[in-house]
Amino acid sequence: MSVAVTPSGKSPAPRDTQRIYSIAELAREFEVTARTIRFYEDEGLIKPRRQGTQRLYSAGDRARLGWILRGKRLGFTLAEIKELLDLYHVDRTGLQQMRELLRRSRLHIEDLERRRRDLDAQIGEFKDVEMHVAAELRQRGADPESD
Amino acid sequence: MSVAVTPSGKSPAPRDTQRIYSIAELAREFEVTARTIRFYEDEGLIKPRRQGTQRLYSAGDRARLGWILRGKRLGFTLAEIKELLDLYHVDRTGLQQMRELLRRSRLHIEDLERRRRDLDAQIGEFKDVEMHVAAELRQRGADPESD
DNA sequence: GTTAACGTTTACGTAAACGTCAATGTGGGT
DNA sequence: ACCCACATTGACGTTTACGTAAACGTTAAC
Repeated sequence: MSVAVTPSGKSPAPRDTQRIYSIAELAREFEVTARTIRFYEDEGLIKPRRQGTQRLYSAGDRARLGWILRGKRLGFTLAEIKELLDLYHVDRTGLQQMRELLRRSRLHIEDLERRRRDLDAQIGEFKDVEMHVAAELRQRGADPESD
Repeated sequence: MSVAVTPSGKSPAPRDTQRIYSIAELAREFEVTARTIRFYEDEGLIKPRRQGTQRLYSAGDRARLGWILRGKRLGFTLAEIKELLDLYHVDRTGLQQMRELLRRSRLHIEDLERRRRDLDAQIGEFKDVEMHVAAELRQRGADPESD
């Protein structure tokens, strides 16, 4: 997919575009195990090239992995992430496919915005807690910033 | 905990404060199964009163369940949610405890804000997709709003 | 008095997402 | 020639969060 291949949305910082990565490199960079990356491949989420039996990851593969992991952090299952990734790889030339893509994108956005409301609510609550506790500490003559 | 017992943060809408709920009522309201609610009890997340063998849920229990489920939607494990809930039930009078509460709250807020960045990034990406696809459809003389 | 709707406990089953061996291969340095 | 770090493919184990079924006890309706 092209989405998120470039974090900022443009100017992919053409440097390193040609680099290839070993599985261990990516594992270190993203703080996952090689087992995890292979597992994602088994599940059809990444398809690195092979040099004989060894896996070679392109910059695109690397970006894709990053995207997968961000999806995970957001609480999506691998199946959902795969669906979203696939959304861009299937034929996008047909009118029906484009409508479908549009529809799914909108649904996904709704989903994300629901999560955002939950998230903002929790952040608000805990900031409240922080404020009140800090105030109480000060009132007792203690410095909230000292451990 | 008092956090989120009142969704808006104040004026708990004192009505219904006395109501009690059956497990089936809560299950319907929150769209989970009774099994799920009992499971949360097994894990120590809720402790409803008992009338003989049956469970009676107070308004507080209900709010607590809502909070748990929101935590789940945010991707926290039950263990993490339990930790957060417990944070408020332990002794909060001592200085050390208050400092600890403050520290944990701040860590949690950082965590939540990290998630928010991920979330905003994804929302941005998908809004981009939406825009581009809609534009392309229009350019082809198709109405993006018709299914 | 029995059917229905609700409740209970106990216990085994399951899907997701890896972890953890085991057995084996491979390329590079000394 | 030997070691070391890194790679591979099974295959079985583990944790989390429930689902599902069995076997049973209330209460209200018909």
